[in-house]
Amino acid sequence: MSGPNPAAPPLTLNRLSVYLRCLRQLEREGVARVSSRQLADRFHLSSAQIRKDLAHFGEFGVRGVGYEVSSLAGRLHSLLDLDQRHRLVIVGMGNLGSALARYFGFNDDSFEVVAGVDSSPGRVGERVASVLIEPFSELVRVVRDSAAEIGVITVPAEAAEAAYQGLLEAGVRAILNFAPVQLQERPGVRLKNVDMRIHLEEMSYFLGLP
Amino acid sequence: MSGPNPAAPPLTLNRLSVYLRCLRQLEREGVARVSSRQLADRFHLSSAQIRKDLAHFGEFGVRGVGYEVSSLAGRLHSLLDLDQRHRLVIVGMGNLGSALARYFGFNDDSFEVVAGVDSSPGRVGERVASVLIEPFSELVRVVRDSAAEIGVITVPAEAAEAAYQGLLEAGVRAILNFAPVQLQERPGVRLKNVDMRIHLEEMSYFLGLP
DNA sequence: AGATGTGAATGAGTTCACAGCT
DNA sequence: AGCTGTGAACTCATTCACATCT
Repeated sequence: MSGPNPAAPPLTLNRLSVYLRCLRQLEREGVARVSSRQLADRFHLSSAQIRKDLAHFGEFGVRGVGYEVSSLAGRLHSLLDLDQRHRLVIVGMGNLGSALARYFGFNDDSFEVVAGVDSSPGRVGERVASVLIEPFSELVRVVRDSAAEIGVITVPAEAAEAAYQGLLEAGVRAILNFAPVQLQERPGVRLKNVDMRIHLEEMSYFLGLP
Repeated sequence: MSGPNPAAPPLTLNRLSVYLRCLRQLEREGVARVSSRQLADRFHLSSAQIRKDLAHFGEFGVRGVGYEVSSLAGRLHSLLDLDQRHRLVIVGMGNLGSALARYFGFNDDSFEVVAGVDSSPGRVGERVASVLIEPFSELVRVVRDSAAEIGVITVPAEAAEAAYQGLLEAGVRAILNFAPVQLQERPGVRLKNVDMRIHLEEMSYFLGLP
């Protein structure tokens, strides 16, 4: 009964991505219908949680029957706004930035890396997987010209704050930060941190347990 | 009053890593003492949460005074078992795996990438930032010889399950999975997923909001 | 006075269990 | 019978507010 809603819990949202992927897999296998239980068993999820998560956004299934795979996948796809193509700019085209340029650019029609910027003059002009490297100083112009909405920060820690300010100034609306630095969230700009060292240190902690 | 405890909430644990980094920063700046309030203001954290998080592990500060920066950093360092050096094996030395080999190997004495394996024969024998690439079929031997405790999965989705099984068989105790695949957790083996596409899709959702 | 450490209060997120539909 | 959708119960996490110590 809930209408299409204002803002969903981030964890629910992340699981939606997971469900979508699982459904695509089933689609490839030619499965037409699936129950929350089957989904859960097959992909190590929780059936109650699948239903609750979906309930945030409406009704997608048929009682007594289950979900139609393609149709549910399609609706999750739209829900996540993946019908739109989103453009990314990568700030910092070192190892990680370059790897991501190749990784994101590939085989996906919802996301496209349209540019990379780097502060080291030696790299400017180079292309990484069709992504042209431009000078960091040109960030604002690059974002404007390419209409990029998402910024990716892959610079060393010392340069992260400047990269962040640059992206804010350039007007991107979402930022994925790989630098190990605490950035201050701004209203209207989605900030998400991906911190490899935190993951490693969590594992380290568990390795050190009795 | 709580004794050194059995298992901490993962979210608390991750923030411990953050706190440690912030303290190291203050150390470099020559700051000797800090209060939870000052830490919070400086790094966009919550002072109550800092105190609560630390409370899981004991008492670290002095009432009315605050925390001694180096000493607290040192204790968090040990708590996270970072005094030990942990060895990693990377499964899948493509773009992402190679980038991580360079990224993790650098400037860190708690983590060391000791080997990479790859199934494409063309890459075997190559070195990426001092990491020798060995054949995937040798994974069990490589892990044994290097005494690696942490496995990193950076293969394409189709190969992820095999990489996971290989690492389990080889006996690593923690696994960082970058492949967009739901792996089944096993008791005794810490599994952590890092899924770029999920992050991108979360941003996509927010970009699509009214 | 000033800051920690902590019980109590609140809020978020997950699981349960069942009413209601096919 | 079978499965969704959902209120209620429960668990986990954050925030408040204050007793306690320097």
